[in-house]
Amino acid sequence: MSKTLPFRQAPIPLKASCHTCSLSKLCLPLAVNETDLESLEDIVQQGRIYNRGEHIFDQSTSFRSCFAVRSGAVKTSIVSEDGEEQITGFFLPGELVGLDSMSGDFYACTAKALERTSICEFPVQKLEELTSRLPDLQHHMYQLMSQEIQHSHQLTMLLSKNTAEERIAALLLSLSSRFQRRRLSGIRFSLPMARNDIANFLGLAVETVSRVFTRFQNQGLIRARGREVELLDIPALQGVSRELSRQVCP
Amino acid sequence: MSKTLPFRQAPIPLKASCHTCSLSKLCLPLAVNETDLESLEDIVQQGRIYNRGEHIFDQSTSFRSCFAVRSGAVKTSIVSEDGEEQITGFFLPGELVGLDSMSGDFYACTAKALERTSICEFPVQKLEELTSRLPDLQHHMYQLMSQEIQHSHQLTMLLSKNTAEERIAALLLSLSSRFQRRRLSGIRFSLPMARNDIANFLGLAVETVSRVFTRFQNQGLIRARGREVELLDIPALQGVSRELSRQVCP
DNA sequence: GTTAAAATTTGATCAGGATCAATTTGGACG
DNA sequence: CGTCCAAATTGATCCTGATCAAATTTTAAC
Repeated sequence: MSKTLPFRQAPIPLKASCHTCSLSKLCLPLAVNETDLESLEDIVQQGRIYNRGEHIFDQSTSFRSCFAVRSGAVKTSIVSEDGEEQITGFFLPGELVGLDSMSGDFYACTAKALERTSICEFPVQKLEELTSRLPDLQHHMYQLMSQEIQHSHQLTMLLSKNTAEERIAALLLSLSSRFQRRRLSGIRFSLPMARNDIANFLGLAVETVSRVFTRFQNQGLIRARGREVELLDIPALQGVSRELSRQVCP
Repeated sequence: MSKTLPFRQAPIPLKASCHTCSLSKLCLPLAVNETDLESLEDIVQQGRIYNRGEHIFDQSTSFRSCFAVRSGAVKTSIVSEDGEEQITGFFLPGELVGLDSMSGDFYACTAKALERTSICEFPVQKLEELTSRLPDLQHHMYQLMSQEIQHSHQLTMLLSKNTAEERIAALLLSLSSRFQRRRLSGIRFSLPMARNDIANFLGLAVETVSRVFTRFQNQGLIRARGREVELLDIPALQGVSRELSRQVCP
């Protein structure tokens, strides 16, 4: 495949360095002090790089680990008996994927890279041992899972009570604030997902998403060209979304 | 208030007895062995009885405990900025309320008794200390929270992809199997919640719920009189709901 | 660069369920 | 037992967003 490389690619380093990771204030390390960070590093494995569209795991993969996004973006989805897919979340760097799978022997969802993505792997067995030893880390895990429940409930309300415009405004604002927390622009950014994914996640048809985007554009709320988006009038968008003080997904 | 009682009501016993509780195979005790059960009993408090409509906590209550339903039923709901309510779950005996609140200083939702209900209280601080000591209990907590995330995702899919009939069939089947697991009839039972609650939970109008109930009745799928329901043709209901191998809420 | 396939946009029509309105039923309580 | 209020049902109409269809743009592959 790679004719230019005379040797096999170097084996992936087993140990990731949370110390030097710029996400340590967002990711799991935020819950452990300097001395315990090494214990966490001992169990983390630097995962490989996934290209756009590659599966990280699916519902037939036996559950072994949770994954932190290091760079890129991930979507998770579940599939119903009749084959319909429902996207359950979009995950940005520093966010933990797989918390919904900590019961049962297989992953409860499918995780797919939305763009070129690198991840860190936390084997749950070791993670559970570690959280037993480190109460702060255990507490943080409870918090993370609790937040994921909350966000899912927010999404439920969004789907249950809000119009197409409100849903899309809420998603744009959620992405905006999450990018901002990562020291990226919350005004101008590149959507990690396709229109189709947005539609699926928000319980809409693609056509509706497309129409709302153009409507927002005509109203001067956003400027969108493909996946590139610029939020021109955030207060107005907040007015449209009416609620969702917290974000709509992790 | 209670003129007939010569003395104040006896103080509520601080310690609940999981040993003698018929729900111990459903509730938290299922995760601990005989010897550790006492540690769990040490932290559990027998809560008081709530009448229909009484609040157990709301979003302005500072978070202190999770609650297990002992008898009766509980609904949880969140309220958006503009005052709209969204019911996020119905909880039956043996189920744990408050897992969504384990981050932040206040409860993330409001919990209200749907009928005369008794509960057991687990102060989270003590619970976290205990789960640190008992890996099996910690593991079980992760499982419970993970399941709650899964169920919420299932609900998301239901709201996003399914018709009114499918949603209602799914809810009836979920209740049925949950009653059955509690050794109650899964065929004939009393709905703990009003039509309004069903509508709110499933993202429908009350009128729609009512119409679907009568339609199901005319098709011979169910017999319903007020809150009393009899499932006459479960396979047909499963056909209607098409999916939801797992239940739609805890 | 050229071509094929996928994603996005735009238009026209249709339907499921919301909304508005009016009864009817049922339950709590004096 | 009758009264009153909330819950549930039923009917008629309307609207948001789905669906079907087609054009256009973007992306990927060669």
